[in-house]
Amino acid sequence: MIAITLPDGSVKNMETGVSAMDVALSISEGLARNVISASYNGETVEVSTPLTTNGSLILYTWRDDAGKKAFWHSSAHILAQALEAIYPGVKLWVGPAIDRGFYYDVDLGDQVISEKDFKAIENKMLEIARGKHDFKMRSVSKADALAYYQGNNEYKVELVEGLEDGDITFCDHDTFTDLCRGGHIPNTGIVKAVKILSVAGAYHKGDENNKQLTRVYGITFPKQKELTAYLALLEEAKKRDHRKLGKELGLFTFSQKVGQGLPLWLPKGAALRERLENFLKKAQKKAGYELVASPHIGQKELYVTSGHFAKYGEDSFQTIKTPKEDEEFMLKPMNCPHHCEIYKSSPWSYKDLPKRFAEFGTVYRYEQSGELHGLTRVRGFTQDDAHLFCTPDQLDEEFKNVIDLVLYVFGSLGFENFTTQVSLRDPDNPDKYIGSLENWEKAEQAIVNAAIDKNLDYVIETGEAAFYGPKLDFMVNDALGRQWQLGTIQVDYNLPERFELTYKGSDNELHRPIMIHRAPFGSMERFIAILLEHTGGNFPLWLMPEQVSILSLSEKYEKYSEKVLTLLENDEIRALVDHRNETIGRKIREAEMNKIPYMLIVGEQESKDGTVSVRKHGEGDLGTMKIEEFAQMMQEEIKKTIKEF
RNA sequence: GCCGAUGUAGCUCAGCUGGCUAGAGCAGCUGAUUUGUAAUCAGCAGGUCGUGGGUUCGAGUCCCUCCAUCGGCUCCA
Repeated sequence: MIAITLPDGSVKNMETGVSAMDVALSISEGLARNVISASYNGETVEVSTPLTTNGSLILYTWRDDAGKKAFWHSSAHILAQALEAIYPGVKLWVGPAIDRGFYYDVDLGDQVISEKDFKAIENKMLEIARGKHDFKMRSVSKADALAYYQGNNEYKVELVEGLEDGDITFCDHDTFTDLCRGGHIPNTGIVKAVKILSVAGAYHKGDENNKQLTRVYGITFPKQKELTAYLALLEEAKKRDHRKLGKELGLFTFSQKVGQGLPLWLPKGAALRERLENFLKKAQKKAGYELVASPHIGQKELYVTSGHFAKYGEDSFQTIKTPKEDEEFMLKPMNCPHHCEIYKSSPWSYKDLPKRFAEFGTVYRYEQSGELHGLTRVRGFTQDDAHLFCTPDQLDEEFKNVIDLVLYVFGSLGFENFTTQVSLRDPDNPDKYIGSLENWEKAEQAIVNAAIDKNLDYVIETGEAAFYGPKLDFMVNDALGRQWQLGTIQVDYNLPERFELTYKGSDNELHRPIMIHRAPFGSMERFIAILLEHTGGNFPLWLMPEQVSILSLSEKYEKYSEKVLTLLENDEIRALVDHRNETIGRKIREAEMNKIPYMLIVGEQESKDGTVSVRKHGEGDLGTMKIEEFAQMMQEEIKKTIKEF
């Protein structure tokens, strides 16, 4: 039962079967129009009501996704009104709600918005909000809608022209009118806190050949307190930025002189990479992969054959011409063609398949400068690549086995909040892809089947496939909620065709193998970046470059410290001794800042008893224990975080 | 590549509307101190203010070019 308080103070009780804070209940339109708040067991719940035309409508709390959407979409209208007031002649395009907030795309003509103008926009928006103007939907004929925008806003004219007469609605509030599908809160007054976050250029209709509009990002809340909390959250997220952590922890760096998008791995970062590589190599070995290796360049012809040159020639580092002979090479932008040639080095029988060739292959791609982003988007990176060549009969099982491997990798590294995405071809854009429709359908079906079979909670994205085949992508968010593709598994009927790969079947005829491309990490660079943001630098114990720091109380205990170190090393625990002439307080502080999981303090008492005083990162003093006891504790913790594949 | 912003010591930052030899903390080095759970004390050293050009009697500060970084857009084999 939910009690809804109406503006006149009367209370209406509503049935509901769901929990209060996230409740979405259907009530009649007449009531919903007047609802401004609801209470449950005496607790007030903020509500927002999307206006629909079909009579029954949903009442959302502020905490529902749909409620937020209505709230933020309405806020976009307020933003648009504010922009119209401040920037005369501004032309509106669209202003949707997004996951966190909203934006409005506008054509400002010659005017520009810069950060110092944000305050004025916020103030104007708050002024409009305080007016408590109702959002009112009305139907408009196509002719009237066109007449309204004709001559003053070609963008809206374009929108209206794409709509059916009878489907067109306008939304009014205060003096502002916008072409709008609906989904609003009752009035502007519910918006109490406003923040303009940023401005950016955005191509009209997402096409880089079109004019670039100005996109104004903002966020609003029904309470100032929630805005303050959100901004604090953003600040917290910035502390987990992998670029910041990478610098602080001494993992990697960039040099203007080496070039943009070309990361340099420092000793600790390189150690981290090595551990990750070894971890995957071990699992791959069990899964029947064989390691191969290929050079960093290849003849241009190789990539022409694969089709990559036609598709990505412009996005590759340009061909390298030899000084004497007339040859052209390219920096390797992907490993697949090399692995196809490795496959071709020998004839295969169906009894030999599947062949699984794996390589940590470093590739180079000429990403546009504006696309580079820390370690998540670089110009030189190492893929944990492998290509599986199998018979049609083997495809389903092989694909599912790869899913298991990816899930194992993600599980061992503590990634739980990932989403899986089935990336299919865009049927409206056939020129983007190579190969026959028949093979595409087979490939897409194989992926969907495997996803269903493995009980993956997947979303389908059309148009996200690679040009040679569909993909199953494993997506993970960074600290700021931006989504990145990490693991990927792809089914490919096309490269085997282009490279004329064959195997001899039981019928003594030559057949075409099917190729699976896969990379559980995706790339070492991006994976480590996202792992940093997820863990804040506190990696699982097994992965930590330095697991233990032995802090001697003074130089007198140097010998004992070395003994502790040796004992730990015998147990394959990675430790370092800090016997600098510094106070113990400082040594602890530095170890804490370096996120070393365990600190062992050794002084007079410990050296006498053969013990160590254990301090855990972020938790503090755990007391004194025997060295062996500590080593065993470490082994157990490591076992807990990493399982055998 | 496009739109907008930023670039001062190894790191984090100060330097107002252009004005004398550019500041601080941390890190570093030297010395003292030999330490009990998140910074011992003192001294020293460290910057052609991202690059190149321009305006000016005078530029870290104003203008332009380029480079790099950040937030988006586009792209992502």
